[in-house]
Parts: sequence; structure tokens; C-alpha cells
Amino acid sequence: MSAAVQVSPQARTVFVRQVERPTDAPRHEVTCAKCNLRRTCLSGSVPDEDLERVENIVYARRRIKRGERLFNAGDEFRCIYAIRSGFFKTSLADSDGREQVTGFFMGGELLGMDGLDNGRHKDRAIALEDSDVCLMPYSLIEQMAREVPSLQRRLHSVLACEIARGHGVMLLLGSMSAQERLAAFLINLSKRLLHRGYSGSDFVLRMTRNDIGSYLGLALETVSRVLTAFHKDGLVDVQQKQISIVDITGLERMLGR
Amino acid sequence: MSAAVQVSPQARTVFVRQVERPTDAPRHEVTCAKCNLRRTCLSGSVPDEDLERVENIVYARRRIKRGERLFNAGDEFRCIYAIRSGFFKTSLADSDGREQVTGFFMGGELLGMDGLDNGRHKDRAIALEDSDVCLMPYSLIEQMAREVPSLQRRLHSVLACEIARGHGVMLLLGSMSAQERLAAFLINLSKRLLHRGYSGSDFVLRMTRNDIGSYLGLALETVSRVLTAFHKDGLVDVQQKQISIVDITGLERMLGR
DNA sequence: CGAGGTGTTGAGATTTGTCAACCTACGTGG
DNA sequence: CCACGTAGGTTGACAAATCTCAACACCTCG
Repeated sequence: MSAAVQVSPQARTVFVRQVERPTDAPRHEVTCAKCNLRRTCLSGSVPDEDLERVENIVYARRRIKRGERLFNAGDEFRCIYAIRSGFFKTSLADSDGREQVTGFFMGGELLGMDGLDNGRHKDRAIALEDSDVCLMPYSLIEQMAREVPSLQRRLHSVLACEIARGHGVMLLLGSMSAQERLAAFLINLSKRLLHRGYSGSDFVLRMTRNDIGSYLGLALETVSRVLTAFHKDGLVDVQQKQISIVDITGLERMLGR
Repeated sequence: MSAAVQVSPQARTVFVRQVERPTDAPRHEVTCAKCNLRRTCLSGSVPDEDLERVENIVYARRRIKRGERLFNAGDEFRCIYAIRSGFFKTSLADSDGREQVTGFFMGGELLGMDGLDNGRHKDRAIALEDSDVCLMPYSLIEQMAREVPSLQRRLHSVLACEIARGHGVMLLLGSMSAQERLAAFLINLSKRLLHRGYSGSDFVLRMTRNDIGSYLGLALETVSRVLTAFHKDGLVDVQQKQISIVDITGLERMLGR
């Protein structure tokens, strides 16, 4: 194989000048090695001996307040973003302005891959709570992926995951009833939170009913009605944005048939 | 940069033995350089000087008859497939057997990326007419992508395209009426055919109304009804599977509002 | 030529959307 | 710290889109 290539300090500097100001955060805060979300992130499967090099991909962090946009449709694509903390939605705007939420993303998940194709973002990403993201310039990822096969494999895996997720949402939107959609939605959230060490049964919905409805292809009133129906059936407790899943197997049964 | 690495003859032989018999087709038929679909395919943006190396990715071709499966859900992922000729649908099976068509694919498009994540295909791909595909083992793609940046870039672009397509289908399924879905579907087919040098106004639907309905999240009867409505409105001529688009701007207008 | 898969059309059922009213929670500014 | 305004959430009545079931027509392929 070829010799190792570090991202040169010049390259970093040039990039930083081109794109935006370097963050004020001291460099050491950005290390992947100490990040408890590394497992689900881009460096997840990179062996420790390569990690020091791969960490160079993360050239800055950025703080996004609730309601702010990480990127907009039409923005130039430069970075893939890793969520260190917080919660985002991505959405696609119709030609006439209708908005379709295309995903919800939490800590350890990646954002921005949609721009990789033609150099411009097609989606936009909006923070649903105050969030922290790692900026990973695509040019650095590209270069590093050539040098570190485990990173390359991981990158492909992450992209493929997003493809598979899309197909799953097609299944949901194309052939499930409102009840099934909500059940699948809650189960999915629950699993992802559990996987991150949070409670899988008690959590707060960061998004509005409108957002959920858009994502699931339902009117916001339908979302509300189905949730109260679940409540009456003893499947969940709903208190506005506060959700407690009482009977997860009951929810899972809804998908089984 | 690192030195060029050719796929060694040994590696090829081992791979072929592992996976399946080498094709009977003489080697020279498989070259990308002569393929008129190269533009839309994986080697599309690879400069001529690298093409000879990249062509080695395609280690065989395979002929699939109508109705046969290129791969099944659960099959081990080894290859990405490039369609040389023919037409495919991919679909995802629900836990209870419902089928959701996740895409239709024609010459020059790639199949099988959904398995890249966990090593098993989640979708299945079924030929809707007799088809020819190029087999590109992922292990070879991976290796070559490290050596040929233009191929790497292209691979990422192709994956990102599929992600973006998914988001577009979400928009369609999540927030369009039956009419809008059909209009979008026909326009999309038309554009892709046109781009390949076929007529964008007269073509044959290779899939059934049921397939279309599954893809668009509609009952097959609704598909039929909307098509006849389009016919009555002078937008298209429909004769079973034979479609003539009479008024494409009329169809496009349906999406604009 | 026949059979089975595919496509069309109609009538009625059902789900979900729309509109409207009202309620709740939260944040801001006095 | 409270009050008020506003965004978000719930619920009801009704409308509309789409689905389901059923009958029939068509086309292709063996």
C-alpha cells in the first residue's frame, strides 16, 4: 500500500481560510478518541492506530441554536456534519414551497451527504434544539478515505445506511396506515435513543406534530389523533412533547400484520 | 500520491472462484470504453487514461431473463451491478409480506448499493425485461477507488444520488396527490429515457399498474383511473403499457402548484 | 384457442384531510 | 414574578380523496 499522508498544516489553513473562520474551541476538544458517540460516527470502525490521523478530518466544531439552519437548500456543499449533541430535522422544499421533512437526526449521526452529488445541498437542516456539530470537510474525508481503508469502508457504510433508511421510509409512506406509521416512528426513535444510552421508553419529542406529520405523510391533526388513540389503548402516555412508551410490544405488534 | 495498483491476476482468480463461475463472454465485450452507457455509469467521469485500469472492476457480465431476480433480500452483498441493457425494479418486503417497490432502474444505472452497509441485501431486484448487467465486485471497487480519485468521487456521487432520489420519493409519497405522483412519475421516466437517446414522449411501461401503484403508494386501480383521466384531459395517450406523452408542459404544470 | 395475468371501470366504504374552535404551555417583556 | 401573546396541540364535524370489492375486458403466451 501507499505511504501514509497526513493532512498538511498548509492544506488545513487554506481550507479554513476558504470556508469560514476557525472555531474558538481549543483543538483538543475536537478529538474523536474522547467522543462517546464515536461508535455511531464516521470514525466508528477506525482502529485506534489510525484514529489520530482520521481525527484531522474534524477541523472545527460549530454550535447551532434551536431554530437555526446548519445548511440551506442551494448552499455549496463542503462539509459532512457529525452531530455531537442536539437534534436536527432535514427537509426538502417543493417547487411551490411545500415542505417535506426527510429525516430526524440525533447525536452521532451524520448530516449533509445529500450535497455530495452535484456540489450543492438539496435539503436543508434545521436544529430542533441547541446543538453541537463537528465539521468534516469533504475534501479531507476524500483524501483520508484513500489512505485509511477502514475509514473508506465506514464512509461507504454510512452512505449506504442512509440509502437503506430512505427505502424504509418509502415502505412506511407507501404502504402503511397512519397507526402503523406512528408506531414505526416511535419504535425507531426509541431504539436510537436506547442505543445512545438514553431511556428508550421515556423521552421528549423535539419536533412538532407538524414536523412528524410531514415526515410521515400525515396531517398534523391525524398525528395528534393517533397519539391520543394510542394513549387510550394503553400503549403510550402522551403529555404534549413528553412521551412514555408503556407497551412497546403492543406497538411492535401493529407492524407485524 | 501512492503508486498505481492494478488488480492482480491472482486476486481476480480467487475472487471469481469464490463468487461464481467466470462468464463465457469473451473479455473484450466487457470494456467500459466501448459502452455507450458509460456516461451515466460508474466509470462515467473517469478520464480515459485511467479507464483501462478501472475497467478491471467489471469482471463479468450476466444475462437476466424477465421475471428473474438479480439478487434477493438477505443475499450476501458482493457486487454492485451496472445495467447494460434492460429494466429492473427493486422492492422491499414488509415483515408480513407486503411489497414496496423502491425503484425502477434502466440502462446505465447501478443496483445493489443497499447491501453495502451490513453485507446483506435488504432489497431484491427483479428484471422486468430480459437484461444484461455488469458485475462489479465491491472489493475491487473499494481497492480501485483508493487508487483512482476520479472513480472515488464518482462512487460517492452515485451513492449520494441514490440518497437524493430517496428524499425525492419521500416528497412524492409524503405530500403529493395521486395526480401529482403520476405526473412526476411519467416526467421522470421521460427524462431518463430522453437522456439515453430514446424518445421521451413515446415509450413502453415495463412494469405493471400494480408495480407503479406500489412505488407511488397508490392502489393499482387509482393508477389506472388517473392515467385515463390524463388521457381524457389530452395529456397522454395510453394504450395499456404503451404511453405517448402529448402535453409534457401540462404534466409539469401539475407539479408546479 | 384457451387460460391466466393484466387493465379498466363502477359503486360504495373507509381513511385521512380540512376547517374551525378551543385549549395549553412557554417565553418575553413589563 | 406575573401577564399576555403566540406557537403548538387537541378535538369535533364534515368533506374529499383514495381504497376495496367486484365485474368485466383485453392481451399475451403457451
